[in-house]
Amino acid sequence: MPESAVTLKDVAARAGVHPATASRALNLETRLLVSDQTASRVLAAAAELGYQPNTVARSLRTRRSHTVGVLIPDLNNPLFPPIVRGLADRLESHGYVALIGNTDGDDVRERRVFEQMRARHVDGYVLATAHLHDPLLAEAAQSGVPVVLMNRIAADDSFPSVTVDNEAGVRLAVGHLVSLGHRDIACIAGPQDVSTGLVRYRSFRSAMTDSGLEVPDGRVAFARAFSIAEGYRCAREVLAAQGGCTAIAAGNDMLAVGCYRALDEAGLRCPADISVVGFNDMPFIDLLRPPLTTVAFSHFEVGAHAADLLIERMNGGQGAPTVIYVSPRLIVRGSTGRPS
Amino acid sequence: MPESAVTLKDVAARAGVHPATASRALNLETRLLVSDQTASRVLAAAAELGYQPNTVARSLRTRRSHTVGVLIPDLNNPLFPPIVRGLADRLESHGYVALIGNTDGDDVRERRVFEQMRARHVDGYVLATAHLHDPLLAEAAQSGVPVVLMNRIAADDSFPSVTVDNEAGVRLAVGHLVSLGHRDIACIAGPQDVSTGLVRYRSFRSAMTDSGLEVPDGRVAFARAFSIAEGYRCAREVLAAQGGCTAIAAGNDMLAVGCYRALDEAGLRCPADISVVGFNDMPFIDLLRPPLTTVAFSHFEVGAHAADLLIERMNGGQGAPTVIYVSPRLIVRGSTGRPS
DNA sequence: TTGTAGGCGTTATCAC
DNA sequence: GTGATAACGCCTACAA
Repeated sequence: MPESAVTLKDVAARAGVHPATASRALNLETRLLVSDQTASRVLAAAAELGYQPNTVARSLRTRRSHTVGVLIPDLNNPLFPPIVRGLADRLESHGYVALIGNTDGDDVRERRVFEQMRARHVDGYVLATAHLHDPLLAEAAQSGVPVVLMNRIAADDSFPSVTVDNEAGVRLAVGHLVSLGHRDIACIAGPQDVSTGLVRYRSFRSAMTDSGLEVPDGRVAFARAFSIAEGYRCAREVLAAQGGCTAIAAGNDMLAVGCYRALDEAGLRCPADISVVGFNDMPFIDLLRPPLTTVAFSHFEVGAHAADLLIERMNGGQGAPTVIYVSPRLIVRGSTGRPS
Repeated sequence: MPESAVTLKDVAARAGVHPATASRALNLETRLLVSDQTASRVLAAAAELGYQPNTVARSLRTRRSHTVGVLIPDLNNPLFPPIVRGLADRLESHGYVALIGNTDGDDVRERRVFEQMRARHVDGYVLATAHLHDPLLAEAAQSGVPVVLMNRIAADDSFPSVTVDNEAGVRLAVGHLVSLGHRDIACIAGPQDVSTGLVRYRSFRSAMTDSGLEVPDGRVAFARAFSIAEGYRCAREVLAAQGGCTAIAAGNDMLAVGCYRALDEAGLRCPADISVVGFNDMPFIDLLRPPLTTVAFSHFEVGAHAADLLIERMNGGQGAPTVIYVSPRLIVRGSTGRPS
């Protein structure tokens, strides 16, 4: 019984009406144009035949694919799966499906994936890859297709975006270290060409200033990527600097993990000798030894909010771009303690 | 310059040919039906206008969406991101795009996602969720759409499938423990209604037998899910049993992580008191303390092979279903040692 | 309230 | 080798 062949015409025939009438009865927005009696007859016929509207034909006609393009750096980064789930689940409940594209931080690949999605006529984009000044942003904006940024914001807030409140998060982290008695706090900053890296670094400086603490030269190292390897490299750099430190605030959890390795190698114990605090509360980060103290936020919510913003735009919403800041909270685990 | 409006008709007009001819020139398989001269004229026109074929219209006409439905339990399970990447990358290079659906192990949700994908006219399915006797399998087979199983096999090998060689993997794990001198080895088996759980458990028993070792009652616990919580519960069960054990072979890494917690609570050290070996070599599992000894395989390859098998079927390949076994290897880390 | 007709952009099947 | 025509399945003015 090849029910894949059941078409609107079949339903109409069975209900004894014209295909156009069947179409109206089947679509919620046009159902009121049809008498209740025939509507229910059509619905019954559709159910009996197991009718499934052909989304391809519908897309061609309505010019809406009910498809969304999602660009992320790498699904293997543990931060993204929960975000993507929040996004996809929310989109799904509104009849959309997400096409996930990995860019690996490669501009060429990013461009290719983007074009491919355009060819598939996605109704909107969610970009989690955007650098602060990404040429793709202008192009996306010009294409007339709605765009939402996720886990990133543009330099000028010109796009609807969802991100954790990085400044508040860093304040929590630094505040925690200060309250434990730390005064010599180092920072391993993420890449400065993405908003998370830049904002967290700036927030670190201002949080330190507000606490009346100095940040002498050599107390900050800049990672070229949010990776374990870079965290390791930067931690060594910071540890080797003049003056020393009693705590490290890392730009994210991956960098913090790199710190662990550097501390191990240097024969320093955490938190007895040096405290470490991360950012993101990645899945499974609590299984490390010591379990990482870090700034947490709901990854799922970031994705879900991004979906909401995009859906609003795809439904024709105009107005000024909304920027949603998800609230962070500090999770104190075993990697932070009083300075010795 | 709304290049989104560039259609085949425009290209044809600019090249001074009929749309049908332009279509032939643009498609590789029909290009030879057209004179070289006009072909190049059409190609030039297309390039100048920035023509992008409308995939939706093409799908409607050709009845091929170049879209693949992928069902997995949960993207948050760290095993899946690398597998999905292998799959998606390979599919992408053949012009296909993957729709990822999470089922959360829920049959109702699984069914819904499956239907949704059918409505979108996917050209094939990759199922990583299939229970040993999943009604969905029969239905999928009957629908005439190619299906490939991933990280699972069906009870009767009736579907093309890709999985790690579980039996070989378990042999490596047990062999390693035996060679260290362990004789009292417990097993925390995964769910017995999925092939990984069942095959690994059976392989454990036969590997023990082949080594001349007994598996007395109470030495095996059955997890109801591949989760940390279930690993914890089962580990407590096994530790409480008569006779005790000096090593635990876990059905996968998640269960092994649960063991860690149970050992911690019981005041037992790993590996000094009890060795633990896992399966899968999940990302970041090497960061645990102690780093987990486990059976590894290329997750990426599993996904890539699944893509290959599916592409072959989607291209009309018939023949008997191929079952690909990816080779495992043992990674010895810090969680295994000689019995005390 | 329902039927009619046309077209979304593409490709397949005819003719020429 | 190329052009004309129809059709994939659906939706939506417009007419009745």
